[in-house]
Amino acid sequence: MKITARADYAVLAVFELALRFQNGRTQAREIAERQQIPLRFLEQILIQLKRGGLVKSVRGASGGYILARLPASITLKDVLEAVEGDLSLLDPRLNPNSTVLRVWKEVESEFLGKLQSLSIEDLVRRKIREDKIVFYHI
Amino acid sequence: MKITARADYAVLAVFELALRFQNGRTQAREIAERQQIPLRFLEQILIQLKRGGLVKSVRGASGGYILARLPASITLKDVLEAVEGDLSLLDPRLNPNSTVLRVWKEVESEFLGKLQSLSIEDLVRRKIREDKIVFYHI
DNA sequence: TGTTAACCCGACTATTTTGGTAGGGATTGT
DNA sequence: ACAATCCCTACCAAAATAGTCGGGTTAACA
Repeated sequence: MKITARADYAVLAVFELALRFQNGRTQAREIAERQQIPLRFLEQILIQLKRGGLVKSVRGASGGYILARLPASITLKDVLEAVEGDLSLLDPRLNPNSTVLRVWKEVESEFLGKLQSLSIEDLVRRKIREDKIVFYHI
Repeated sequence: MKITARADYAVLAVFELALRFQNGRTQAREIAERQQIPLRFLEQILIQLKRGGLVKSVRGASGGYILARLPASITLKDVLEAVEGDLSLLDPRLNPNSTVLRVWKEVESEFLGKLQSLSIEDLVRRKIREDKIVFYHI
């Protein structure tokens, strides 16, 4: 029941790409440095995000990545699904007890609903707000 | 992000004990048979539930287990905490990015809130309701 | 009081998942 | 051409998971 490093990194990467969405493409190396993610691992994750349709890439020298969709249209659920596949809480090999199964399904749908309600744009807005608060406090 | 077999079994065990709460103690063997849980594994889980204060045991021949508290006062969160320890979604080794961290915390508290809102008594009530529906359909 | 059926405890083990790394190929700007 | 970047497959060590095992402790009961 823990968020994996992979999932966390994926969110950080998409978040970073959203912050720099205006500036055009951003290179994996830069994301890795800014968010403290091992570069070779990040590359794997970016490929998954690309296959999931969240990110576009440009190859070759001065290549890089850019979001394939607007930050407002990308949810945490999208990002997690891209890197983790199926997000269902229950292992399908488990538990055919119908009462308990239904309850788990209910917990799951609540959880997925929450993930879907949070867009990357929300995160960017929060960051801007947090930065402002820091500014006022200086 | 999957529920472990251990956690699932723990819920099933407590659920089964709630169903038989009136009848006094129930033996591990019986729980194992009814809920299809490997007996020796279930024993480990019952010990954890006992240490978590959810279950009482009686040793010796014709011993067994019984809930230590009323089903209404035991939540899914209690059960999971007893067997999994800390339920926080985020690995503490991870991610010091404050914006993303805050969002994960929000998801986490939503999730834990849901788990806390569901009591074992709720499950029992649901089962009774489901059984009734089956009855009407016969 | 001896046997037996239960719970209790610590250690062990096989398998799967996680969190990367490595090598090298493909693509493109300069 | 060459250097930088992305892409793909394969590999690997460590950790977590899902049990198993041996044997000890406790209590009912004959």
